[in-house]
Amino acid sequence: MNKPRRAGVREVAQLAGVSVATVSRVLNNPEKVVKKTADKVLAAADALDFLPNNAARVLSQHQSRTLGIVIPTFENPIYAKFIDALEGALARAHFSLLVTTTQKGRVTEFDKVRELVNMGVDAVILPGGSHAAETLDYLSRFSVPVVFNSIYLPDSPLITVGYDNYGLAKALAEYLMSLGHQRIVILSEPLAHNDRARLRYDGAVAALQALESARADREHDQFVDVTTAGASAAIGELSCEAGGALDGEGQGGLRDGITAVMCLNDVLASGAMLALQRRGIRVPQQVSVVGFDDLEMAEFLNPPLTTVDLPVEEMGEVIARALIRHLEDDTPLTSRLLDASLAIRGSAGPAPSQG
Amino acid sequence: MNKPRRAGVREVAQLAGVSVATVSRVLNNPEKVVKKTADKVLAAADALDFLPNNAARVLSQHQSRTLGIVIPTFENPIYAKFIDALEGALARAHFSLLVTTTQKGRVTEFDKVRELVNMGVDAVILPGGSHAAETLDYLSRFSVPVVFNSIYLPDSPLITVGYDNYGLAKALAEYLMSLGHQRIVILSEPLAHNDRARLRYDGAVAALQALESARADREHDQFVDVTTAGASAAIGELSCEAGGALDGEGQGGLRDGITAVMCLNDVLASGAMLALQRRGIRVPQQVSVVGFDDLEMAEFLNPPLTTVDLPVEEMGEVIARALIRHLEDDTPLTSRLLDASLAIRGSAGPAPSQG
DNA sequence: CTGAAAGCGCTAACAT
DNA sequence: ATGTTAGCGCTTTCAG
Repeated sequence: MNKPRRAGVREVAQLAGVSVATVSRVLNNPEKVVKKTADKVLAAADALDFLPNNAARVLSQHQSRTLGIVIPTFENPIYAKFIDALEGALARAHFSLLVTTTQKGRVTEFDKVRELVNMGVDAVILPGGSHAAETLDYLSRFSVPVVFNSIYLPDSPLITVGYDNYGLAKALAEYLMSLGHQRIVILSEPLAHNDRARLRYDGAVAALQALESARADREHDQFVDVTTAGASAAIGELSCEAGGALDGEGQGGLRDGITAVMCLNDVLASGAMLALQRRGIRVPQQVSVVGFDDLEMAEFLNPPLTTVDLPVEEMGEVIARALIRHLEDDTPLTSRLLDASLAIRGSAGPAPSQG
Repeated sequence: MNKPRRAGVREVAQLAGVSVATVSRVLNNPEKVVKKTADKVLAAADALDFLPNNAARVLSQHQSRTLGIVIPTFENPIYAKFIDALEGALARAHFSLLVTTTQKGRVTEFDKVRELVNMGVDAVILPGGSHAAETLDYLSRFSVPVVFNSIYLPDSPLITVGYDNYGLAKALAEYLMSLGHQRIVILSEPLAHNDRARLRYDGAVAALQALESARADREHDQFVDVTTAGASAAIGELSCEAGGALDGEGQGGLRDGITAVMCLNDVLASGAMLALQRRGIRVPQQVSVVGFDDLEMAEFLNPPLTTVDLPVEEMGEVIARALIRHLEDDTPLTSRLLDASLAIRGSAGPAPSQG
């Protein structure tokens, strides 16, 4: 019982009666070999269950056709659509995507980037534009192309492909103000190390500045984990009777006459809405809620969530195409701003008339 | 300006004044080299920004330390926790995970598995136990170890690591019956090509058989996409006045006196609950709803969702460990049943007293 | 259009 | 404990 070694180009070549070079050609440049020869080779190849060894190919071609991305966690649906689109577009061009997570911060992004580079990825995709200097250094030291997604920084040397977080948040806040809301509180994930959150926050604050109560309201702003639990806790903080009775429809409400909760992403928004309702606070009659992202579930909430519809699929495709072209014919990478728009639904209504 | 070629073992060896073999040793078997030498090598390595070429290492070691998994889509949170745990456990052992999707079925699982094998993964992980024969053939033809997750098939030759979908669904249905429900309808994703759904369905039906109305109720069962939209449409089908007024609390209800909707996963359950409520149907007073999976949001719904708490993190770790040991010292792979239990919360209550 | 041969960068016997 | 050397399996000049 001899070990039935896996067939390689050599075996295929022998069976087909050609040289290994020819085998390699029919695999990579079919146009450079006459059809008849190619057919013989193909026949031999599958008679032998030939499977080209990827490592060997990568080693001699100096490119892995694999890109890498680092996200905080798979648990957040925010990244899902994007990665789905990215992986799809890449796969169509026979590129693979290595997706890694920082385990919600339990391991550093730098470690993950280093792993990716060690694995030999041809390029890296990173969410947002704020990253440890060592990460950026590492990438440039090994000249690995990087594009930063979900953000657009025209004046930065970084290649960014995304939307205008600042402007969209500002527009969303203005929409709330146009509805008559005067006391608006912001619910966001922590701002440190997350420039998208920071930009959204700043955009919202810029608009809200116009309000008399702006300064006071800012002190109520909540920064929590992007989970339903986080949103729920935040609403607890904002409620009149913290820890009080959760029943009794109609009574209660939010501290200091707050009439709108502006959530900087949809996970937070749905969690906030649910928490509000659990406390018997009616949305949008007593308190308006808006989100950001437009997750699939947004329009099925009761009431449907008013939010910002982000072009994440488009972003995935744009980034995939740009990177592929860059790797294949050195087309320079360029930053790109993608359009997004408000999705007005029912969770935000006119501010209740003042007491 | 000479091209500053990336340093390799050779350059490092030269700078450190040792042989390439020694360099390789300090990288892979540090214990086989005296500390002093190792230090010299390490110093040289980072003076030169040395980065071992992964492809070369894979080529000569005949193993990539990369596993692959194929899921339908990233958009379904069901897989998130599992993949997070899997990737985490793998990363700790310096293994990578290549995650690919079938784009919700737009590309076949077989194609994706083939891609993974072409990429040189050392093993593959596949959800469920029902797969195209060609997929299984392919994997065995190239002797790629596979473990099937989220399912446990003791009598199958396949290595499965998961929970008892049938038994848990049965228990859940029994719980509903114990609450006095007599008319229970099942909401599931399509059963074809998804044995987990099939098993859950069969388990539920087995328990429900005891009911007089069992046969009639089965005709109301709904099979839809695992999305909020799918659940919403299903509830539409089940409602008394399809297309009728959505307001007017208290009136209306589900067709034929149905008092409970048993959803075979939480995405469907939350969507169903939301849709029910939108129609003014009270949960659980008028209709009880239960789910399966225990997603993070489950306990924050109003009312909190009664569901089945699945050990997905444990599953990720168990599979990672088993596969790593198998690859490293040939420990045989074995199937394993993981415990799961009902998470009783508020979305299911006593059946309303009969008209 | 096809073949011969020289690597790609690392690891792993085998020697010393 | 360390060095020598022969591959790993494919791609790619360079000839013919």
